[in-house]
Amino acid sequence: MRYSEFGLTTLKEVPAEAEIVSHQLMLRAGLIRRLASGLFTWMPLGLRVLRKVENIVREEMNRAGALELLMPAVQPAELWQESGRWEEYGPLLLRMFDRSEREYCFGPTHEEVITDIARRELRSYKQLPLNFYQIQTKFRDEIRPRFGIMRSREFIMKDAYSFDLDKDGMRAAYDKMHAAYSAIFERLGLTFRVVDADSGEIGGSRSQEFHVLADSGEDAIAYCDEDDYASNIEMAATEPAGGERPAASQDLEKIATPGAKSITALGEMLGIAPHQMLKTLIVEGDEQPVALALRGDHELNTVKAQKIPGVASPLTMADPAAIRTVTGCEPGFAGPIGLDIPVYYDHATADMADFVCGANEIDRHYTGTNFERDLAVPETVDLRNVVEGDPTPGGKGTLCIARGIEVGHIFQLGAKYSTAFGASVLDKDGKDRTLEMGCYGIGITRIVGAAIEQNHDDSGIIWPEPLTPFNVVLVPINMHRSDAVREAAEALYQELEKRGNMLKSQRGESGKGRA
RNA sequence: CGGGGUAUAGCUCAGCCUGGUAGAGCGCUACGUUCGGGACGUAGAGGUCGUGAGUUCGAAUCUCGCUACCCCGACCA
Repeated sequence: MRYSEFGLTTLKEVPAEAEIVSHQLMLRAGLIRRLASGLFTWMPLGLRVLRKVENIVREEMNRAGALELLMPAVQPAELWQESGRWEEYGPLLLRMFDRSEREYCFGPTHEEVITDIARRELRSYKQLPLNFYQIQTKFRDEIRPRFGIMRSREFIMKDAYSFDLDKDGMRAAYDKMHAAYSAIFERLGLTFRVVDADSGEIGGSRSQEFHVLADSGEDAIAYCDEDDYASNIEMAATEPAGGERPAASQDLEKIATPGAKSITALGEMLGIAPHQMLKTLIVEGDEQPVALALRGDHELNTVKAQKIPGVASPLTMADPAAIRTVTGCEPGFAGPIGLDIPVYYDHATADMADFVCGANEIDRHYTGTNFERDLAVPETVDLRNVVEGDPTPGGKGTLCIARGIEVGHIFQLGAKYSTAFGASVLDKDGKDRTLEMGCYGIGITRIVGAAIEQNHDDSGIIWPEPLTPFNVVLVPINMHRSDAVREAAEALYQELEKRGNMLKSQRGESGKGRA
């Protein structure tokens, strides 16, 4: 390809719309152009990279024995009603009507369609195991698209779905995908980590995410190099504190703390550290509000909190009116003493002594609070996000926290969809068996962004070799006044062109250097 | 959806407060110079100032509505 024939436009200045480097560089290098919020055109240069990612993914999926097919992007509403997700998925699902008023959605994922295929096509255990995949455009009407290609509304995903006769088969299929995914990210030349994850909306039991490590990542992951532990911070468990609780040394005292509604404000006013305070959060519950108590320096983990019986899911902070009813005072001064609703204490609160907490009275806190004497000894639960230095669940190491970009997610689904759709086969004994499924996604478009986040410097993108749009850039110097240079460059160009993947810049003509 | 912000040339922005002439740099076009480390000169093209109303003799500028985009929160490959 000659530069002069490639129609590349680049930008010197950083477009105002771009926040993170990958987005900025993709716009500047002319890889993508924005059409509307969360919608992008892949320009020729960018598409070359995208196709390379796609091909590597395709090759490894094929190698793992998966079968490529292509499902429609537009799906009838009935299928989604059958799985119950027409309601569940909410506004994320882009819905539309055809000319005869039949309702459809633009597929955000394809469990429904593939399970429909499975129930129609699969009759016998002899057809199993099977793993179908596609590389296709999805649409999710994200609440807030951002970071360019990283969280766009339309994007390309590789999604695979495995079908097995039993749980063991499903686990084997899952392990195979785990291995294939690792091979893919290794071939792509990316630094990544596999972490335990919450299976969320899609459902099922076990699930793991593949994260490309990058400071701009939207997810926090906790890992430990000493014992192989790695988990999304949403899921990383903390254990009950092992230590003894120190004896009370101070008296319980109610003090004036005017306007100190936050841990930081209170800390400054009293000159004490956040870990000596107890924060009490009031959240909505199924029947009545519920209080969650954490050490002041710890952060509430919403995924963990909403799994507690009686806590409303999705987790919602109680509104000021509800807080007033429950505590009898303005938000900011809630505390467990005298509180007449269920209180759940985080594990880490168990060995706190002489701590500060709200007094359920405006502008008042207690100091010198102690369990046993002032409060019942708490039954503790896991409520908080892990922090750097926490012990791993095995107890052998300590946790590090890193940021990651989720580029892959694998799930053991079980029979959630096959049951809903009646997808079953006959086994050896002629008995009807509901299929065990797994599903496996890779964000193809997101990988391009993630690769740039991880590989760039001040002068631009440094592609991992397998992703380069061009492998060789030929820059003839002074070609316009040396026939020898022209001929040699031309010969070299012809030779390289045969092998593909090269860009020739005619310097006298274009004046451009870096491609 | 709640909170905050922005909208003027292809890109980055100034002009708006204090109404009257549409600006800069980069990019683009032409010509010339330069050509071993991201060039330079000269000339030029390019804008219904997001959109609709209002105020005014007169609106990019003041007022109101609408739309789009961006940032902070819930969601996810």
